[in-house]
Amino acid sequence: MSIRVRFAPSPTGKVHIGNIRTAIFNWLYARHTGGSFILRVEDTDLERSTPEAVQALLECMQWLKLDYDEEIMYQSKRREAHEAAVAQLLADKNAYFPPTKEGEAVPTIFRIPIETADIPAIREVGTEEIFTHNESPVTIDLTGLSYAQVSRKGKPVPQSCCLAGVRDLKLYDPEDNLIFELEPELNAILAGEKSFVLENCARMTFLRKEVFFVDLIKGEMAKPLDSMKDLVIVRSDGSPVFHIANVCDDLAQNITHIIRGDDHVENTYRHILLFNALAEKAPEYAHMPMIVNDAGKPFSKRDGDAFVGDFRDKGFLPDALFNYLSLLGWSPGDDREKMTRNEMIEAFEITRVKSAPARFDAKKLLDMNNSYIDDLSSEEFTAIAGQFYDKPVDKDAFAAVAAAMQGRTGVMTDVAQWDYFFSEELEYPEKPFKKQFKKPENREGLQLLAHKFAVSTGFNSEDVMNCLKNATAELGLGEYQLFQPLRLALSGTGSGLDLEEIAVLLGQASCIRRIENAIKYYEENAAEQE
RNA sequence: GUCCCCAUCGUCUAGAGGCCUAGGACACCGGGUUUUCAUCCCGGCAACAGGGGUUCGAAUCCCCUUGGGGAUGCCA
Repeated sequence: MSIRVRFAPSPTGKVHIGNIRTAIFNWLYARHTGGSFILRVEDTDLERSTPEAVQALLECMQWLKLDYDEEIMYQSKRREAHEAAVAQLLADKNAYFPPTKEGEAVPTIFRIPIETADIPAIREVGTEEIFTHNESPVTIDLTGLSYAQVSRKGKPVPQSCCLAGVRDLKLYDPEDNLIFELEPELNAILAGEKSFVLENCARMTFLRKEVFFVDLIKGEMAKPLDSMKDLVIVRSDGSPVFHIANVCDDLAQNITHIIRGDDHVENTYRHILLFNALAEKAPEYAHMPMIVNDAGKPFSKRDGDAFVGDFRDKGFLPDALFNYLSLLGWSPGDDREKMTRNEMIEAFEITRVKSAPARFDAKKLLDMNNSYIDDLSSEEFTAIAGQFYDKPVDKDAFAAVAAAMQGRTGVMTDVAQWDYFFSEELEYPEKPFKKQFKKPENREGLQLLAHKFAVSTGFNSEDVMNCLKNATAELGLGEYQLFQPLRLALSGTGSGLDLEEIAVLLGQASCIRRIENAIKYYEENAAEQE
């Protein structure tokens, strides 16, 4: 049977990077194995799901080139199937209605299976003994058992669990007399005919069972049934909850492997039982480590940087983000980091995914983005740069600037600083500007330079450097003395391209004007403040 | 509280009992190239959380401690 995986987000807001990484891993797994990658929109939470969020999700996936197979399944349209599944569970006595007060609406509850002989995912562990707080009553009804453990300080600590978790339950009083046995009463309890409140119970024993599965990433996982509770699958307003909808749809779509975040492992123990009650067997599971923030804490809404759209807006390339995210919790096993899609697809092994949480490192992403930008063709780069520069400028001039600036662009938003190439209205940084222009010999040097520029015939980079050299030599200035003043005069910044590149890009006339403007500006403004 | 899981440089990671004097990348620091800025190149710093076992031999297997995360919803 061919492999089928799915990405099943809830469209309740912006798409988070942790979320999209789940999509990435599912996608890589599907493409690596030649299986299908299916998108299911879990929009059953009508309060919080919005069409805008669905749209944003689709855009993010498209931006990252995460193409999916088959039609999108919208969970909200599957209500009937979910209800049918619930009906089946009810008919099979795998679900029940809890006792409620008169007139109160009733939810439907899935019962953790009592009889487990036919369930391969459940195994017996052995007899367990728990000491209970004898001042807190033990209560037993069809919804389960509740009792109180004894804390280290002797205080009661309330606990509750499903009936399935405590087969062969026996209760003892402080004198160790048997005061209750579950088995003889079980059927009556399950039928809702009997319930018990037992006082003065000091100790209980039962047969412990556990659900287990082999996680593709984390290895064998197990959880005792006595730490589980029966779960609500239909709210009292009649709407099915996540658990049943999710399992039901995975079944309907023949999902073979469920790759999802670590925060779902607890659900998996329950979902496996749901699968078992509804069909023959559960799919394979793989739980990926969470992504945590700089401080090692889970990303919260406050870490504004964590939405996929923000990375796009901040000038990151989709391929760079994709590559970086794929490396969070996974590596190909050799020293490769920067990889093409195809290389990643080929190298991707789900079993190589780590199970410890990974910290998001913005600097490494930046480095990778820088490198991906360098690899763009200049046509591609110019096109993308154009999307980040919204002022109307000459196309050819823009392309020339882009070609020159590509190697120095770390994030696409850097292009916002290109204004000085296209406008002669510069804002000079106060301190360095004053420092450079205060010296009369610097201003004199620039003046001379402007003259030399004016008579330059070719105005290529060699000419520019010659003018600069001659001007400083004639005035007996230091070799580099005019570099910074000229840089400031031309660009209004102290860094950027090679000086002669800037000059050539700007052109002869503009360079001369800019020098004059700068000197004039100094004389009119900064000079007065001396 | 209880249950589940996790643990290698600051960060992402390599590591399947001897290939480990623990490798790579980012960050950081130093040097070189560049007549300016940035790139680039070279070099350096830097880790097996702690304690017990098992073994001829442990980063690797087991146990405990500590630290971290997740779950404990009529959210998904």
